[in-house]
Amino acid sequence: MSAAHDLLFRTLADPTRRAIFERLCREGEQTVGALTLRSGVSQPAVSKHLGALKQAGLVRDRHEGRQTHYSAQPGALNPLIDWTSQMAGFWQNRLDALDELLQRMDQ
Amino acid sequence: MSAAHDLLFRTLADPTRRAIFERLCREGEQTVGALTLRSGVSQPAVSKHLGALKQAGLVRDRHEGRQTHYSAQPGALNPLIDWTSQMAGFWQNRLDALDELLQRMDQ
DNA sequence: TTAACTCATAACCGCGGGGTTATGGGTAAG
DNA sequence: CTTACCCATAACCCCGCGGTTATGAGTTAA
Repeated sequence: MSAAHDLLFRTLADPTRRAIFERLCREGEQTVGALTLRSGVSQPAVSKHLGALKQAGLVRDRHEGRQTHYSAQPGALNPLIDWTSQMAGFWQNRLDALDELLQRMDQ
Repeated sequence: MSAAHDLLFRTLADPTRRAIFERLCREGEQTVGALTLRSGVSQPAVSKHLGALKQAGLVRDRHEGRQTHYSAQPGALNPLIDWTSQMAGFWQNRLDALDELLQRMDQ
């Protein structure tokens, strides 16, 4: 089954949520407040997105006093990379098979 | 902006639709009827999914008589591959910077 | 202790989208 | 010509989900 892919794709499908993940990848660890500032949505919305990202294994949270720091966990993208390269691989295999077939016909 | 990524992620987020795309990648060109058989949903649903995949550039359609053949266009996955490797790259850069910092502190 | 700040959760709302059935256009078959 | 088949579109339904405001738990500051 592709249950792992499913969660990853669905989590990254939302633009706001993906933008938050991008910021964490580009700029490193951020507090909820900092993420909320340039997110364009309310703080509860950001918290919910962070919860979804965490459930998908894309981010980690670290509690420090009264603020929570989130950081990206890009290793979680590996299933995505595997899936895409696998799809591209199937495609390439069929191209190779076609090449071979054509070469046999030439002989 | 990440408008291209957005369409790709949203299109691949649905399990049924992604399964159709996977079948086209694995088994090559298929008619709508053939795809409908093992899809678990009705024929109109499959047609709508194929329309979405086509709009995202993930599939091509070829009309032959009264049936339509669809085939995967895996080159459309390149933006996805680029995005994921870019995210992983940011992460790696920060790790490298941390390494460098630690080595300077050792001196 | 009281007050202020940060974040998470609850409760609610509106809309987008994936599902269905019904229908029609286009093509092959009788 | 009539019938049967394949697919796309229309019209509709419903549920999930991303957004909001309101509130509370936990922590620092006065």
